[in-house]
Amino acid sequence: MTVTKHERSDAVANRARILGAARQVFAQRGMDAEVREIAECAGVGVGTLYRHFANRDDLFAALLQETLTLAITRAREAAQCPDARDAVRAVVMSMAETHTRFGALLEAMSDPRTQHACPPHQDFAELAAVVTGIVQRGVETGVFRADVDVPVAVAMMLHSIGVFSVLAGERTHAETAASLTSLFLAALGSR
Amino acid sequence: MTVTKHERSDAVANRARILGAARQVFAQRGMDAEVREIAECAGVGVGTLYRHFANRDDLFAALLQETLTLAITRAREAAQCPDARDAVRAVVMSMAETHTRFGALLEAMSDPRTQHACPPHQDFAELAAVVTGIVQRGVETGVFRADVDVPVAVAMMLHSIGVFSVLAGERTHAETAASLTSLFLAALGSR
DNA sequence: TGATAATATGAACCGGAATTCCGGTTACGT
DNA sequence: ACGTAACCGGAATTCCGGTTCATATTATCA
Repeated sequence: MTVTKHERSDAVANRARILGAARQVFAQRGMDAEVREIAECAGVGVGTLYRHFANRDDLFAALLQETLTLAITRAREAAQCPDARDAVRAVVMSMAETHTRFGALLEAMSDPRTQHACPPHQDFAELAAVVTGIVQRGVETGVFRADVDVPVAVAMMLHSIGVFSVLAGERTHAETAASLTSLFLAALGSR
Repeated sequence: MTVTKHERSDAVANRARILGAARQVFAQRGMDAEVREIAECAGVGVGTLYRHFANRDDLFAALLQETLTLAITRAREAAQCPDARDAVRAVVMSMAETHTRFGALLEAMSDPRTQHACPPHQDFAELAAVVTGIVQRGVETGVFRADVDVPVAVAMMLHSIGVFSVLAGERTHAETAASLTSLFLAALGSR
């Protein structure tokens, strides 16, 4: 007997389509997108959605997790840059991309409810930690001003993700990212 | 006959208490505070609340309106400062204070639903316009770098209100505001 | 191809929060 | 003091969106 333990292929496909639809609908409607709409957008009944995810929050968390994990990875890569300025540039680019992928991120970050949902909260902290490391190193290296208030600077940088959605109509994320980068670098005292 | 058209004094008082309670509860529970709790906190039945405000959104809008109107006034005052740097300082202080008064502001600003509710949206735009004016003037005066991307800078500044809630546990708003101010000034190229 | 277990579907269900409604209360002019 | 229109309270109702579940469908394997 083939021990294939395989999930049925359609099930696998549906799971993927649901995740994709959820990402899209959450991006469009914000954190309180409706389950029905997600299912419909995925071309699937709600029941199917619930076969794959225990509940709405679970689905949201899966998405958030996935997004944050990627963002953290990117940030860690950025942190490799020998010059802290390059690291900052890379992080902002990555943030822009992340926001494109999953627009509800900012909302999730500032939402008190999410802030205590255990697994995502860990990741928020981790992301902040990585960015903090970058800025810190810049300060120690003398690349950034010695008197920047690191926690505030990091918080400011992470929050500015919101800028992308505000200016989304008028510019490409890449343009916005470029301007933001130079603002941050100036703020940090890099010349 | 006295044409006094006076509202009954208790009605006037209740309206005020409801607004006060709403401000308090929205600040504490965020945008999804419950109508019952607001009524209870005001020492009033829900029916009374609904006599004064058509619905929950209407109440929220009234509060938001009030808050934004004040913020705009403050920003206009700040704009009077001859030196754009002082104007920026004043605006950030005012933002901190506003956030203390009405913590749901940020949430409202980034919420796509609110973004199209007509009257508040006007005010968001107006606030942004005033701040834009300040930065613009700084650039023209040569106080700020000539190459700052003004819209992005303004968006960044307005969005950074969120920083206050993130760091609320660890610092006073005044401390955070001070750090933010120097970051902004540096970002804008003031030396 | 047929059997079967996994999967899909969506109408019905449920809980909780917003809103309504109407009998009781009260401020205010006379 | 009285009459009355405006106001208040909060139980009852409506509304809305997440979740369940009985039934229909289908991938997979022998």
